[in-house]
Amino acid sequence: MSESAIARVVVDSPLPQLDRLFDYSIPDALASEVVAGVRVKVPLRSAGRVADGLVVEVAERGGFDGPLSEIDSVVSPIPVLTPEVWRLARQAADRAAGSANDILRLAIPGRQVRVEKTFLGATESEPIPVVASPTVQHYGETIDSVVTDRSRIALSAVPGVTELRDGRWVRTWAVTLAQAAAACVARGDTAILVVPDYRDQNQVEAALAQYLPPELIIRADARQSNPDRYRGFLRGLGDTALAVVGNRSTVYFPAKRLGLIALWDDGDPLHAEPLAPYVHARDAALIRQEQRGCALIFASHSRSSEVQRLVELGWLIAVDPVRAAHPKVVPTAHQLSDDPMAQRARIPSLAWRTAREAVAHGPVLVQVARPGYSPRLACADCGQTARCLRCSGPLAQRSAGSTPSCSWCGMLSTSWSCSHCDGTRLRLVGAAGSTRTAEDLGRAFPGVRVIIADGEHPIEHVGSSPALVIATRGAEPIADGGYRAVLLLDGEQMIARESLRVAEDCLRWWSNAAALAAPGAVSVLSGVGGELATAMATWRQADFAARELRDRRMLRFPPAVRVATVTGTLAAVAEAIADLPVEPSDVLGPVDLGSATVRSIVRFDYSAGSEIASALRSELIRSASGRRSAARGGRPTTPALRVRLDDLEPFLES
DNA sequence: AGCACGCCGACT
DNA sequence: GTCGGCGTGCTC
Repeated sequence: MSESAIARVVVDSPLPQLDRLFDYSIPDALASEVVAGVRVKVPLRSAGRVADGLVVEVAERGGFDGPLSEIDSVVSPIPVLTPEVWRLARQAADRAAGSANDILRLAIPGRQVRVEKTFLGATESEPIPVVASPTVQHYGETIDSVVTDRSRIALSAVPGVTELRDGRWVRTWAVTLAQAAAACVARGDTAILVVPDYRDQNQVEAALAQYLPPELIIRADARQSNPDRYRGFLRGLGDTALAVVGNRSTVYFPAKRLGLIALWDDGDPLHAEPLAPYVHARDAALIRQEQRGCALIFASHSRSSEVQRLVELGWLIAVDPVRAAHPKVVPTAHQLSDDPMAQRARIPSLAWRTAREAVAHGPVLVQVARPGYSPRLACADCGQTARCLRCSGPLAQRSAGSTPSCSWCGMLSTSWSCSHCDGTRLRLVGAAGSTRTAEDLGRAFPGVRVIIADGEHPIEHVGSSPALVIATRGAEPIADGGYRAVLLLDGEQMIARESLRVAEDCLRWWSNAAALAAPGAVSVLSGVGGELATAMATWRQADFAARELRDRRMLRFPPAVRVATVTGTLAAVAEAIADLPVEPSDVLGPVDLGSATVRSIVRFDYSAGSEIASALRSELIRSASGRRSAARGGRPTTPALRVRLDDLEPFLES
């Protein structure tokens, strides 16, 4: 250790102008403790103030010529920031015009002293279990070679459910990903499996347990306690190859030797990180794959337009199951049944017949668009949405005959009058929610068990006995052996939303539900025609994705182009856009958002991405550090300029 | 964010 | 002549 060695530190601060490395000298007393990756405290601008930081590297000299301050102290001897994760955080942040710090907050859980103590205490080398490599089924030799060759693929998942050795049923894709992960671990490399939510996670974990001992399976998600999360994180810093399964931030999990990143259903909005700088798990995975050179699998039933773009570029190879057995999906017009009971439940005749025949033999899944009883209450006289008299929130009814209450503040609306026309009578508008559909179907099928699965009543499994399972989209339980029929009831209503992604989302919701059907069982898609219906009936979602992407290219909508939203005062936004170095494809706006704020949308090609991102970033830093605010004495209002890349929100609005 | 440095109006 | 206003800029 040379006495001139310095530590390069990333300081924990939300300020964009501090988002770079600071050089510190290392006092002799700390020479052996200051190593790359450890948490430190460092003085920042006038001693006395100390900031938390992470040592990115220890070097002979840095890029700073001035006098250096000394590292104040080492917080913990554990190197929690690996060089690989640092590079990933830096590049992900740069791509999104954000701070590496914000990524590191997602990547590194908060410190837990007790957990660290036990971790450091248990240093005796645990015997590493020998793992046999399973073959990945359904895809020939392809996926096994994906893991060995470290290729990048878009995988069409095998529809259906599979029984595990312990008698539990999971979606077949969970077994596929578990097999790929186990094959990776057997080669001595860590596999990271990223899934949208805890229910997917449970399935993948159950499937993994068939191939790996429990000590090699790490769960990483926001629902577990901080100590549990930190314990799992610290295990990732070790030498043992693991299978790690978790939500979007798991893509940043540390791994000595990373062999595979697999991401299930990248179109699910849960993969979009809601915290700045809003880096989507798909993009983080792509960056990490490129840096690390590991295998990469995007698996789904319904291909996203983003993945389709990468397939067309040749960046991802499309891989399909060897035998193309797919669910039988029958689109049907929304023609109501002649049966009065079916009419009451607003069920089309084909769906009605299908359900009646199938429910004699086992569970039938009914997918509806919304939870609850009724989506909307309106004034019976003027038709305006009925609103709460206290807070103007929309009124909703929980069950038949119950008093309407406000969906925002919960106030019961006992004596309501319309604010538009003074009417006092309410009426139900729109399609029924899960509760009301359940009531109607319960009456129509007397003696059949009715199960509701939605956000309020989460259910992961149902058995194989006859039942009507009413589920909101995305909340469908798994039926042992698969459903005997699937009714996709509210297609019309789901498509009716005005949004860039409706078609893609609908195809995803329906495909994921139809994939729960038993072999040979029929799925009825009601009220939907055209290309979406064709895509479902032929189970060729990739074709639809290609068409969708073609349309986006014509409209110059993402993901055909990249976008950035620039928000702030008119002057700041105008300046930021005027200073862009390359001519962006075009600029939309500015539009007035009220309270002296405007927003412009910049559209540009992927090739201009890094240049645009860094230009907007330096503009942001200039705006944040320079003139603090145009107005009087530093009021803590919104900053003069905000920048967000790949912000789809303006395109999603209805 | 904090906090120092810096260049114009009232003060012993 | 200096004390201090807070606009401007930096933080290794």
